[in-house]
This record gives sequence, C-alpha cells and structure tokens, in this order.
Amino acid sequence: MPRPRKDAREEILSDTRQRLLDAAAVEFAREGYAGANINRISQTAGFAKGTIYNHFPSKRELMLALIDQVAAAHVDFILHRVQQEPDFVRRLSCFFSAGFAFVEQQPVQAAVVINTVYGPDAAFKARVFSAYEALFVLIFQDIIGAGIALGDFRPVDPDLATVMLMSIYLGSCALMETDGGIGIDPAQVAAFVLDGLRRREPSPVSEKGNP
Amino acid sequence: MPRPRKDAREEILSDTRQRLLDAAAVEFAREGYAGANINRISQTAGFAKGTIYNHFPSKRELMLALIDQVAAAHVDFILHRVQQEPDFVRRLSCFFSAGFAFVEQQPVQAAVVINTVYGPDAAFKARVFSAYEALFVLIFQDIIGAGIALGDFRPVDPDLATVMLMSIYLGSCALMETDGGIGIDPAQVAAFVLDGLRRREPSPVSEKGNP
Amino acid sequence: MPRPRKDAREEILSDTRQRLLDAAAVEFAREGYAGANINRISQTAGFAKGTIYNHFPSKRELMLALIDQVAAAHVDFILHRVQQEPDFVRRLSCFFSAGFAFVEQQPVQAAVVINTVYGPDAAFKARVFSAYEALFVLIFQDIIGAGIALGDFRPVDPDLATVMLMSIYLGSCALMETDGGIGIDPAQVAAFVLDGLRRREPSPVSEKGNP
Amino acid sequence: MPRPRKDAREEILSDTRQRLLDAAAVEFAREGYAGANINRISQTAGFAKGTIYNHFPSKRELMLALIDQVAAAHVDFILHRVQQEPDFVRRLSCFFSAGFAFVEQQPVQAAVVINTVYGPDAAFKARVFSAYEALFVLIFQDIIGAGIALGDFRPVDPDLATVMLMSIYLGSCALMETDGGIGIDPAQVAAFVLDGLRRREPSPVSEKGNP
DNA sequence: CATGAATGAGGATTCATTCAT
DNA sequence: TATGAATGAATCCTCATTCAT
Repeated sequence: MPRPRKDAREEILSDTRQRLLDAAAVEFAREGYAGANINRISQTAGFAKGTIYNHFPSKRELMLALIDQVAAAHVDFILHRVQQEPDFVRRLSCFFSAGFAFVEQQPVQAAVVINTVYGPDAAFKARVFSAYEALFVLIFQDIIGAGIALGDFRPVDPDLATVMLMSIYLGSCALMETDGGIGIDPAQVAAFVLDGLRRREPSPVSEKGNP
Repeated sequence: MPRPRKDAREEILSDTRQRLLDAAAVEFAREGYAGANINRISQTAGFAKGTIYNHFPSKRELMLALIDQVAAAHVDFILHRVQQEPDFVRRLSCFFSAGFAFVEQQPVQAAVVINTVYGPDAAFKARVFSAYEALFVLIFQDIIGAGIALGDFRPVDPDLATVMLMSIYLGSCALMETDGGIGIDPAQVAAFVLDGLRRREPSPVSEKGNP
Repeated sequence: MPRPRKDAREEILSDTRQRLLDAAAVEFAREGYAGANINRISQTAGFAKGTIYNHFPSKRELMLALIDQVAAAHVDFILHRVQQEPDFVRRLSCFFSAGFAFVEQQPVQAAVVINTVYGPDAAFKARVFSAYEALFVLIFQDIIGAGIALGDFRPVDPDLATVMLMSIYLGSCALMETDGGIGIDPAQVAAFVLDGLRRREPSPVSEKGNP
Repeated sequence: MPRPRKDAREEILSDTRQRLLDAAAVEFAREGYAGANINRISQTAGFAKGTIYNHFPSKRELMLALIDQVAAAHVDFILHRVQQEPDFVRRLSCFFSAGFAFVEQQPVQAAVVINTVYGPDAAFKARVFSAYEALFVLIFQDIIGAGIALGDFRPVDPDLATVMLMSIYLGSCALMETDGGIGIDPAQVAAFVLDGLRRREPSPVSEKGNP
C-alpha cells in the first residue's frame, strides 16, 4: 500500500499556497502590483507575513505565479468551450460568452491579468501574453483564419482582427468591473464584430421607405 | 507700457510646472502611479525634489493635474478633427486616425491616461472618464446616434457600441505601445468597425461560385 | 507544565516596548516632542528605526503612550506614599518629598511630563492632566479640603490652593532639572506652604526670646 | 535741521521688524520653537518668506530676539510697578498683580517666554533667565531680603523663596492660558504666599488636644 | 528692502524581506 | 511549516535657507 502521507502534505502545502494566491489576487486587483501589501495578503489568507516566503521567494514571484495560474485557467476555460463549437461563427460567439463568463465567475483573478495587460510592467505583461499565446492562436487560426479560408469572413488582416477581438474582450471586461458588472451581452458583442455598424442591404428602397 | 514683470514670472512658473508635468508623464508612464518616484520626476525635469511641492501639493495632486491636462488635450485633439468631418462615417474613421495620431505624437502622455483607465485606482479612473465625457458624447451622438438616425447604421445599442469603439481604440493604443509602435492602420480599424468580419453575401450563389 | 512560549514572546515584546519607551523619554526630554527624532530613539533603544513602528503606530502615539505610562507611575508613586501619612500636614509634606523623590529617581521621565504640561500641544497637555486627575483630587480633598474642614487650615480657595501647590511642585522640579539637581528641600517647601512668608507673632519679642 | 530721513527709514524697518516679531510670537506660542514655521510667521506678518531673513539671520536668532524683547518688556513692566510700592508686602502683592496684568495684556508674548522657561532648549532658557535677572534680584533683595531684614518675614532661605515665588507666578500663568484665562486673583495669591495654609493659632490649646 | 522660486538635508513612515523560534 | 519581531532601504513630504529679480 502506498502511503498517502506525502500527498497529504503536498495537499496541505497546496492548500496554503492556493489560499495565498487567492488572497494575492484580491490584493493585486485592488491595489495593483506596486501598491499591494504583502502583509495584507497574508492576513487575508489567514496566515502570518512570513508564510508567504515559505511558498514564494518574493512578492514578484508571487505575482508571476498568480499570473501563470490565472492566465492558464483563463485560457483553459475559454479554449475548452470554444473548441466544442462546430463552426467559427459559433466559436466567435463562444469566445465572448465564455470570456465574459470567466470574468463573472472569477472577477478578482480576471482583474489581475487584465490590469496587468494594461499596466506598466513589461515583464508581467510579457508573462501574460506568453500564457495567452494559445488564445491568440485560437482566435487567429480557428476563428479568423478559418473564417477567411472558408470565404465567410472578409479577407481582413488576421493580426489586426486578433487585436480587435482581444481589445474588445479585455476592454469590455475592464468596463464591466468599473461599473460593477453591467453585464454586457456577449451575443450583441459577437454580432457587432460579425456585422459591424453599417447596415447590410444597400437597397435604397428599404432605407426610408417607411410609410 | 505695462511692465511684463508679473507675466514673466508667471511664465517661468508655468514653464516649471509644465516641465514637471512632462517629467511626471514619463515617470508615471514607465512605473505607474504607485511605482513612480517623486525624486526621479524632479530630476528628469531638471529640478530638485522640493520644487515639485512648490507647484503641486502632493504626488497624488500631481497625477490628477497631469490626468486633467492630458485628457483635456486628448479630447480636444480628437474632437477638433472629428468635428471637421462632414458625415459620421468619415467621423468614425477620423476618430481612429486622430486618436492614433495623438498617441503617436504624445505617446508618453497617452500612456498615462490609458493605463489609468485600466489601473486599480478608482478615483483616477473617474477623473479620466470625467474628462473624456465629451468624447463619449461625440461617439454616442455624433457618430453612432447620427448613423442610426439616418438609417445607415444598424440599430445597435449605442451604449454598447460606444464601449466597443472606446475599447478598440484604447486597446489598440495599448498594444501599439507594447510593441513599440506597430502602427495600426486607422482605416482598417474603421473598416472593421463598419463592416464587421462577415462577408456581405449579395447572393447566396456568390458564396463560393466566384471565379 | 504549560509551555511559557507565548508568555516568553510577550515578555520580549514587552521588553522591547519598554526599552523604546525609555529611549523615547530620553529623546523627548532632551529635544521636546517636535524636536525629537524617531531614528535617535530607536538607536538609543538599540533597535532599528522600523522597530518603533512595530510597537507604536506613530511618533505621536509613542508620546501618548509614554505620557500615560509616566504620568500613571508618577501619580501612583506620590499617592501611595501620601496616603500612608496619618494627617494632612504630613501629607502635604509627603506630597513634596515624594514628588521630589520621583523626579530624582526618574528625572528623564519626569521631565517629559513636566515639560508637556508647559508645552504648546493642547492634546498632550490634556492627556497629562487627565492622568493627573487623581493627584489633583488628592491635593484638593485629602490635603487642602481636609485641613480646612478640620479648621487647621485657613479657609482659602481650594482651587487656588491646588494650583499653588502644583505650580510650586512642578516649577521646583523644572528648576531642579535646569540647574542639574540643586536638590530642593521638601521640608522647607512644605514649611513655606504651611506658614507663608510672614512672621507669625507680631510681637517682635517672643520670636527670639524663646530659648 | 536734522533730517528725519534716517529715522523714518529706521522706523519703517522697525515696523517691519516688529510685525515679524509679533507674528513670530503668535507662531512660537502656538507651535513651540521646533514646531514653528517660518513661512507661517511671514504670512501672519503680511510679508513673504524671504523678508524674515532681511531682518533676522535665522529662525533661531528670530527666537532669541523675540525672547530678549518680550522678557525685557516683561521685566520692565513688573519692575516699574513694583518699585513704586513703598513696602515689601505691597511689593509682593504688586509682583503678582503686575505679573498677571502683563500676561493678560500680552498673552501671546508671555506664553512664549513662559513656555521657553519650561521647554527643552537650554540656550533659550538661559536667555530668558538672563533677561529675568533683574526680576530675580527684585524678588530676592527688595521683597524677600528686605522683609527678612526688617524682621517681618521669617528667615526663610531667600533662594528657595525666590524659586517659590517665580514658580507660583509662572505656574499660575501657564494655567491661566490653559484654561483660557480663569483669572487668578493676585491678592489671594499674595495672601497665600504671605500667610501660608496653616491657621494662626489663637491659642496653643485649640490644636486638638495633641499630647 | 521685499519677493517667492528653488534647494536639499532631514524626518516620519512604509514595507519587502530575513530569521530565530 | 508557520510565525511575527526586527531590519533598513526607500519614499513622500517639510521647511529653513538662499538668491536672483
């Protein structure tokens, strides 16, 4: 029989570590990295200050570990759902609905990575982008690229379109937080992205042929 | 002839103040508000530490003054150009081209306000939004609203569309900075926003039967 | 047997705190509150600067804690001795002898509270007076009041007399410090207070015709 | 004819100087020397910061000049009145009444010197004592000494008695300020000092039947 | 002489990090 | 592993003083 002791210990460690990461997310989201306070993090987690240093070598490494964890979860969450969709139009829609759902379910964690993307620390930003790589590929290839290849999307610059989609997604999320969760409808966002602002039918009749 | 003594003095004051604001923009852009260092700001401006406090009561007030100045300049810059355009489609295009031009001309100043919008400090954020009010109104009324009223835009939710446009604009700017100025083509962005991703199918036949 | 761990830790805490208070007394006595230097206090106590802030939230709170501690000790010291005296004349005498003894034993601590009483900070002053309340009551009731009630003291205004006694006490102490401890004889002071300056019997004969 | 120009200039200088000294008194009284702010002093006086340095070489010298002026005025005020009294008993009474009158007429100036006497700065203290020399001599010689010499005062230690009188005077003044001017009756204080607390025994029997 | 912008040493306070228990 | 007292570099801010105008 294998002894579960080591596992149990790791589980406990893991639990402490996770509580610290959760508390760090709260603090980093509220204060930003530079304004965050190690002491408050440990207290929020229910530990003493020193405990953080038993699990992370520095405040900076704590932040990086948090970024890695949250960004990975973020990407997994979206990827898992998007890839279940059969075609790229639904995938596009799913990208926004899944993305918003993640923010609603983990608002604090999401705030950390989103703020980091727009924050001043280049190394943190790079870390987020690195973790988001798969997400960019998803948009670039499985949505934009596929749509163009199939002729259903106009031959837009896929790089630009990727930037647009990410900007819309992250920007909308930032506003959701700011206004305390207005709740933006992902379907509308997808429609906006798919069809743009301009009215479709150029037929001048329908235009003002109102009675 | 009146002696220009007082004026000269005020000019000097004004000059010092402006140099401090410029240096502050550099520092806040690079380090974020919390990470910014008052001493570095004064040195960048070519003054001693204490000089900042002859012109601004605190680091925080310095930041607020900078936000006010930059946001006002930002809004003026865009408004001035957009309002010279005859119709809302060109206005939409101009919004992006002017917006990107401002970021290119004043990258550091722009970075401060953009980062602030996505940063953790609610009071700063509110200050930016307050200064941006006129810009929101411009988009909401003079572009989206006008386009819908004339029947050229689909009856999208104007609030959502405003969020989309601002997100696209700010998000693109953030990426421009990150990558050191890729140079996003405002015309393409405008086209994206106007027409969306989906191909206009004039006829179901055309879809793949194109020569 | 219970382990003395927590107690030991508290003892250490307490010890550090007390060393800081002692060092603060030295610094505040020498420089006054406004002129006192937190860094010097911590160094005098044998700690680094930051340690003070592990025990007191601010320089001001450190001062208040010191006032509270010293004033309480001062009052206790005098009260304890005075109340052991059988009658109010001896109590009066004891008030001065005990009072001077306290100053001799704890000259630095005494200097802090005495200087505070005459210093510019109203809040500090109020704190001292608040702690001295019991001392005022002692003088007012157990010495002056009792003496008057028994008919042995002239019916002076007890409030005024209390002010006189405290002024004489504190003023004498201040002078003792200034001159580096001349050593004022409490018996003489008590005699002065009891009998005043004026010769008793107007008959110039009796005075020296005694022996 | 002598030209009054130089005098006029000196008068103006003198006026500025005096306004600065008055403002300094207000500031030093309220904040103490270490807490006093040169800028506030100049503003209270209606001048710019630099003006102080046209009249006094430093904050410290400003304080010393203020001490000298106020202490001299204080001593003059009391001496002038006391010396008009025919006998030492009335002089004693006059010492208190004149002393209290000075404090009532110039509460701020008086506060500065009184606080200085009890403050931590030895040099300032010495300066006050030096200026008070004549006052000590007055008490020591013309009141205590004279009274003893004439046999009307008990042969108390004149040094101690001087300390008592000064302590009573300064201590009462300090309390007058603290409580916002209770108004202590100088006659009562003089009576206290002259006759003490103890009732003059009309008969040796009255005491209480002590053995 | 009056001014007030500029100076920079100094000081209170914060906080990431260490380490003995 | 968890603790939290101690550390001291770093930071914001104050303010006496200087000096060109």
